[in-house]
Amino acid sequence: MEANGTGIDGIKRYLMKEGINPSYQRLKIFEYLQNHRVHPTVDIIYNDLCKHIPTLSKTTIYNTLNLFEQRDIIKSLSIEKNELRYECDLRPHAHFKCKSCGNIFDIWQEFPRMIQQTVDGHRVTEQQLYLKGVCKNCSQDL
Amino acid sequence: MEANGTGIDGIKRYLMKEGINPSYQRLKIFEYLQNHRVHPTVDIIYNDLCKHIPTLSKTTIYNTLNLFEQRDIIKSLSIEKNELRYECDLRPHAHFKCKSCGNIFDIWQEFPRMIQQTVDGHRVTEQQLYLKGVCKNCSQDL
DNA sequence: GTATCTGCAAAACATTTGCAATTCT
DNA sequence: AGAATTGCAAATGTTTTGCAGATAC
Repeated sequence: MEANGTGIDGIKRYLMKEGINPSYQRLKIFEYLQNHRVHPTVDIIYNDLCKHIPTLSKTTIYNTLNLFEQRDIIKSLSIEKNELRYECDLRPHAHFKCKSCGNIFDIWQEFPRMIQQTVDGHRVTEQQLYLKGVCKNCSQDL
Repeated sequence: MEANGTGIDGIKRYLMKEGINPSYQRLKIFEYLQNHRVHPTVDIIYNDLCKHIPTLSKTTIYNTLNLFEQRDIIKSLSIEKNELRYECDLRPHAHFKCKSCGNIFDIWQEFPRMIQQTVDGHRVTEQQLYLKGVCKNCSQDL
């Protein structure tokens, strides 16, 4: 299930349906993820949002993202060492990270469907496919 | 290419062939990775190795693993947030992390071959497939 | 008025860096 | 001796925790 409806009101309904109290900060953080599909870090979210919410703290962003992830309305990516990135698109897809410009792209084609319910006898519930290389923009710059 | 030959001498030849000065610490760290295929963290390697090499420091382990990775004789895994794990098996395979016991298993079957040279126009040079769930040992304990 | 939420400051970790001491040849 | 390596201490960067004040119903 994903957030739908228009703007803040749709997000508010979505959070309430998921049992999450829709505080101002939580609404704005979720809205930010909806409008910025570049898989931002906490730092990026903070630096952008605190322009409009001067009292915002990073602690609140950490708390909120952890809450959202526990409630399965966002996902975190550990595609790069030592930094977490976030997205609110829950549909299964892969990610490509350009080693030149650092951008992360969603990859919808060729994503292998959940291999099996079980692999080697282990029950699989999540999968992440991370691709790395040089993106098309950086390739033509060379 | 992988390390072969017997024990320390094989590793020494391998490092030298790769242009890496085979110091005692480097030999022992590579040997540790060869003998402990559980994808250990720096901390695990340190705690085990410093029993036999009391003067060993974590800095040396970080330096050495970074050197090995730059020279492409080991790989790092960021399957879990905020911690890197290491392995010396360079053959393409996937990884399964059990959310119950925390163990990481190599998955050799069903690993999708490098999808394409390019995806969405981006040139792919690396891929990692991370699976998560409950391993067979933990499943039967329930 | 009571629960919850926020945000500051400090703590907790993982990793990197600067540099002096050590080792190897 | 000279070059490379090691390891201590300090710095860096990210995330978590404790708690007091603010907010919401």
